[in-house]
Amino acid sequence: MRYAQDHKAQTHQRILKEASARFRRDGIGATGLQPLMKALRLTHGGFYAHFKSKDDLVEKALRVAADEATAHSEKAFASHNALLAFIDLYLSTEHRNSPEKGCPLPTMSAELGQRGVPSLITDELLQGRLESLEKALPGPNASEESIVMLSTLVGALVMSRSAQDPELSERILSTAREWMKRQVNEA
Amino acid sequence: MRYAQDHKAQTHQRILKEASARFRRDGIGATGLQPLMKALRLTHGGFYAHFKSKDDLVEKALRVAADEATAHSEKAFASHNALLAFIDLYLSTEHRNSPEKGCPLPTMSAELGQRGVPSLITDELLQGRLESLEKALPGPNASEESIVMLSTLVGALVMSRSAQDPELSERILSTAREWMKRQVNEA
DNA sequence: TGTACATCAGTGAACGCGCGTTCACTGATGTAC
DNA sequence: TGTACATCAGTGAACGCGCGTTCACTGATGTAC
Repeated sequence: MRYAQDHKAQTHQRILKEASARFRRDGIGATGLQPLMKALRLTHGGFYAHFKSKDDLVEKALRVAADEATAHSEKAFASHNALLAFIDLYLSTEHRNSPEKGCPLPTMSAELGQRGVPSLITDELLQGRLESLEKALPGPNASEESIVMLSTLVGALVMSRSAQDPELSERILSTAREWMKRQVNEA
Repeated sequence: MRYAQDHKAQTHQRILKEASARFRRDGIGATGLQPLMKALRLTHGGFYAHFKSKDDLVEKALRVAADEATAHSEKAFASHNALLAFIDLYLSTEHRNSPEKGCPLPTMSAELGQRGVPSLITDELLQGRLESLEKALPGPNASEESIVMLSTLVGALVMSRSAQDPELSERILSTAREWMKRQVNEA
């Protein structure tokens, strides 16, 4: 063979990784396959040797994004006070400034709701996020609290990212962050 | 003149109204000017007699959407317990099912953050929403509480809309709704 | 009163562009004889 | 050992399509004389 045995598999992974970053940063609709392949120094025609269609890529890239974000937050969940660390991570300026490395929910869920897209994956994503939060929550209302907490996290990040004025953006981020941490501490 | 004196102004308003609905329902990028004009029984060429560009329309339509949504929620704010009524309205199944008539934040803020769009309008929208919530909040922490509340409202609606499973969607909506109302009642 | 002209909201063909997708192909490699 | 052939990841031109935008135009009306 012309290439190493795992060459194609590696290219497959490179496409997935780049796509999962671009989808989160620019949105699904605004991400073109041609620029995507070009960024990997490949031609666009080869794309279809790896994926059935763009929708196929969306579904698989979303899974990669979810895994990546989960792995990233696992460190926070492993720390002494899991919840506080996770809130700090989720509502950090780094997370706000680097959507391409972060949670896919704030960037993509509006678009996923609008398109007819893959269906299954969106709920998996939501459920996965809710479950990991639920595990970190003490008390009998963990299931409800995880929904409320995730809502606040996602909403604050979305608004903070859409704000143009840096002061407003920062205020949304830090107010939500400190408020949530206070709630956790008081419980 | 061929048309009534206010004919052009009326057409202008019709375009704005239809656009503000479509932007909220389908997103900005996915809304084409040609289908938009066609829906109003106009040809697309005439669009540029009314607006400088699509971005110009986005900015103006967003203002319309914001005003519309504000007017809609004013009824809730005028009632006996303003906050409870507003929470019920915002996290109602009607609001979830009819994004084209609702708050532009959940549908459009991710996209507005991603595009380079109009800039000014996004912050106006955010500030406006925060202020009306702030006025309805009692106590000395109204400013912070309005940010946290709006985050939760927006996040819950976004997630509830993206969920494919109706049961999951309903659970997110009602859990956030009841939780927030309980918080308000306890305060 | 009747004709010539100006106005102007809306028309619809055309522009260049990037999109997702298809497909005949290239060319370096491993295998067969 | 040397030649003929099969494999197959990636190439790049081409497809039809819808996008935002431009522009010469139409045709019903109001105005001027």
